[in-house]
Amino acid sequence: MTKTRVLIVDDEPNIRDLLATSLRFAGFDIQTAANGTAAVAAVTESEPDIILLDVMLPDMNGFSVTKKLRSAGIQAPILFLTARDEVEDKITGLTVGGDDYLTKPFSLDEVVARIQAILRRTKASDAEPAVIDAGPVVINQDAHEVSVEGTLVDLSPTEYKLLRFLVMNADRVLTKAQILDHVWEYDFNGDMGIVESYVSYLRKKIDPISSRSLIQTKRGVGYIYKKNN
Amino acid sequence: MTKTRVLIVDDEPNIRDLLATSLRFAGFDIQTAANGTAAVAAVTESEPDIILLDVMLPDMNGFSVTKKLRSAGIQAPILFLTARDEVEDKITGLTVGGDDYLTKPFSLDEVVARIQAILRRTKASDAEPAVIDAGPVVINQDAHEVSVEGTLVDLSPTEYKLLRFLVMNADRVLTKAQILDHVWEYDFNGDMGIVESYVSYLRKKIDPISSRSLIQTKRGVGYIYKKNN
DNA sequence: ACTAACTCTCAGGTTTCTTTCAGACAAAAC
DNA sequence: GTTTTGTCTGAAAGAAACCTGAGAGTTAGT
Repeated sequence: MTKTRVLIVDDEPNIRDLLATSLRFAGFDIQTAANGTAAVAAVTESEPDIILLDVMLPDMNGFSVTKKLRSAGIQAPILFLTARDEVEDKITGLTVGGDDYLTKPFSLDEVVARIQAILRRTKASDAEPAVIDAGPVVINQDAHEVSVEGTLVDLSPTEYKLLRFLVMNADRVLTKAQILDHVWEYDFNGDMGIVESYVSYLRKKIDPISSRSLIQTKRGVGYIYKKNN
Repeated sequence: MTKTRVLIVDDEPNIRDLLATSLRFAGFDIQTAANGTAAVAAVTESEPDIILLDVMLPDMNGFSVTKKLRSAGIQAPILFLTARDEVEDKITGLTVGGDDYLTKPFSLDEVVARIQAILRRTKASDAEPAVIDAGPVVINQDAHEVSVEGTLVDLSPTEYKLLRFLVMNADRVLTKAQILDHVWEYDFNGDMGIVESYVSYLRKKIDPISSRSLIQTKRGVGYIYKKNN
């Protein structure tokens, strides 16, 4: 099995680098382009399996790029990236055919999750499964449901993302900085106290169900979710 | 079982792409043609199982194309696509046999449903069943009837389409954007508030019948219909 | 032509979520 | 044993998401 190829198209170098680094680390084969023309050129060289496309590019908008790509025979699914205020009006018709969209600012973990979801829908083969089974905690990403030792727990969006991140990195300590960087939007401007708060919320919801403490504190380092005790 | 082959004939590239993308994703094998001549040429290459035919083409109208296709020995059923105002007089007489028609603008979910209905009538083999049985909700697509735990409920056209879309994607969260893109006509220009409204209407009709809440809100994500509780 | 049904928008009300902060608590260091 | 450092958690303000009723406009049916 070869790596999944991702083409990132965004004119802001910061975003491009952030995505490139993060996705490369997540195991993808990355290619980048700063504008529509470069994107069209890039796909002919090496066909990507999925495309991350900013809808506001300097030379042409996302739709023109999409059109050009499609007429060039590229059928790779597209994850559109849009600013929060240009949603609504510009989005209609985008979530067809496996495509999806994500509003900026996004969290890195969410980008990876969305890419996996799209791959799951479009090329069922080498994709992560929708259900993450990690000991007592089972996360069904299709239904957005979490169960602990069989019983469903109701989580807020952030709680859900945090737990998913912990569980996907089971048996590995994660620092608060890492958690902040992956679970919160990239422009988040607060301090790491919020991670403590959310870990506390999570524990209050999931610990009473389980017989042991699922999220452990590694003082001075961070937190860890342990599959087996 | 091999994929059902669909030939799409429409001169507007946008519509063609939209249909192609959507139907490809729905599992069909797609071929396209931009005019009558190309359509006639296309069917000889690879005989489609069904044809989507715009009745207003630049080179010839739907009658001529149909005639040419039929005299070329093509017996695939045709789903005619027509603008809302050119209906009635022009269509009558066209929809013989297993044929049917759909007015533009249509919703993507409706296109798929119509195709399935035609396949069901013509080549009973590899077609989706007419009755969707998803736990408490049962939808009979032939009769256009919906029952919840045995009792019939009376739904408006949009309510019906929305519920069908939710039920066909049971146990999977659907975003408001996805719902809008699939259930509403492709030229719909409003915001996602309308999805909220219709979910509210649906709930008011089906929740009192069932003992549990059938359409659940996944805050920050979308809605989900769950087969089993 | 009239009535009923349906679609869509909007705004007020409600619930839930996010974030911050301060004080309580716990562990390690000295 | 006391201090220091790091972590936990409850309270609260404000923001965001969602629900729903009312009404205007349209379409369909009688």
